[in-house]
Amino acid sequence: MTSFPEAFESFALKILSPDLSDAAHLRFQALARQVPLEKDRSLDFDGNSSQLIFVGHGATKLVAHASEARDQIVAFHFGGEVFSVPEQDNYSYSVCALRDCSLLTFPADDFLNLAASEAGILRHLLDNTTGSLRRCREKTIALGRKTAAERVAVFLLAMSERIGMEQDGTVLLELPMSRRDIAESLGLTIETVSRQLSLLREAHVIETTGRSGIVLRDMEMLKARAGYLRDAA
Amino acid sequence: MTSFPEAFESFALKILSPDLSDAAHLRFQALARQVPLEKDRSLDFDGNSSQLIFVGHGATKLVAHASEARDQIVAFHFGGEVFSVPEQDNYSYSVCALRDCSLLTFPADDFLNLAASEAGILRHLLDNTTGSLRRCREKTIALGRKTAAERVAVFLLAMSERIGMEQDGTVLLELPMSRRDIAESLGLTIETVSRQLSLLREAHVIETTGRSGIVLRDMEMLKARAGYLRDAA
DNA sequence: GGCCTTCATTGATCTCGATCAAAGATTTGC
DNA sequence: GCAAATCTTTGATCGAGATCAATGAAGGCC
Repeated sequence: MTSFPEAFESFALKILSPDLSDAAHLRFQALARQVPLEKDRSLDFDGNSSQLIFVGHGATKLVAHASEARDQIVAFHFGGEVFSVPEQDNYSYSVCALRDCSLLTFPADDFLNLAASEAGILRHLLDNTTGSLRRCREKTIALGRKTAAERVAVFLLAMSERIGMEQDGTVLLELPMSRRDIAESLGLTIETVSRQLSLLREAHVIETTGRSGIVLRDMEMLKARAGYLRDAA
Repeated sequence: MTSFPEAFESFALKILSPDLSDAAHLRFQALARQVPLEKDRSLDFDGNSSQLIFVGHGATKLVAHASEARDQIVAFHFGGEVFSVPEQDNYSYSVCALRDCSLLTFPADDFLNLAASEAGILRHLLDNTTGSLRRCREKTIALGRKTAAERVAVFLLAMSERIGMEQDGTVLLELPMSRRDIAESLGLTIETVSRQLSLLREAHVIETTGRSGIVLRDMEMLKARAGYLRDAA
């Protein structure tokens, strides 16, 4: 278990400006709450204030609750990432741990007030938010226009970028999320996800080991199945 | 037609800090390109640099092009709004005018460099981006987990918030986008959108006048059909 | 190490929205 | 004001993925 100062330092390194005064540094530290979140536990934000979350280590899902047990996973976040949880509007949101996590949480409005004249910090937050927006838009495209097969391929490619370990031409994935999580992220059912993975396995594009291990054997084929633009990078 | 200085001033009022020096103001102005875009014309950004767009007046759609004539509308933007067009990654993006528009465009990286030490400007951009992210997440939920009927209801409610005109209990909408645009935004077909609007008409929830006019007669019923959380605001 | 719970896979059937097709309405241009 | 083009609506059929159901594989716990 990481100590609070240690956790805060790794956050500061990522978001705060290096030339921030010690006093200001302490004011930010006073806003932070350390939240150890063990696997499958979730943080609900019923209150109406937006939160800023830093994932020290672990992996999380950001879940939106629509009516009657219909959940949509809005985003996954891994160690070292910062993201914001919207305040409750038409949906309520919660952050759930895919593995044991150590999180820091900040009330977003207080944090922004404190950063009001810190251009460097705002710039970091802006870059983070722009990145989240980019990923969210790509998800929108997948959910709006892609087939189940394409969505699963897109998911595997995105995970390979974020948590894949390259090994002589193949990429090893150790997925922290279940089939249900994948399905809830892609707007599909667990059965459809499972069938698509089976098809990829039969086509020798991937191999699976146990529940969480996936080896991406043929990245070119996987990209070809993702429904991307022909001439994309 | 708006003059360039006039268009830039209305942008400055929204995004630049009021206490910005004249010199800095001019440097931002030098980055701006005024683009008059008539209805149905689009701006393609084949180049790989992200752009910042200000909609002076008019209405636009931000379109992502997936493979082979499958387009997904990522967002609509109306007069006075600022948004960013991502650089081309797995998809290419374009901005298309729903009505005659007057736009200002800025290369995002140059703009951010110029704003590097302007906390006020960065804060405005951050708020804008956070708003875009919130809307994009709501769209994700709709595309991932909602039925056609719910998506259309959500669309009408969102439009009523953004461009609706209230009139004794009912809301008048003058939609600048076609059924095709609505369909491409909701991940549906024009036929399905049309059928859902017909159902709402038969249920006396809405009335339609011509192609673009819609009167929301029963907001409560519409909200009930949107698949929101029971106790949402 | 073996039972037991949970998760993943596979199969059969059903359904919502897509697709195909045609008729009706609205706008545009002359 | 009429004709042409375009957009919208409505109807009939089809299909991808959901749902229902059952079997099979992993991992947890005593």
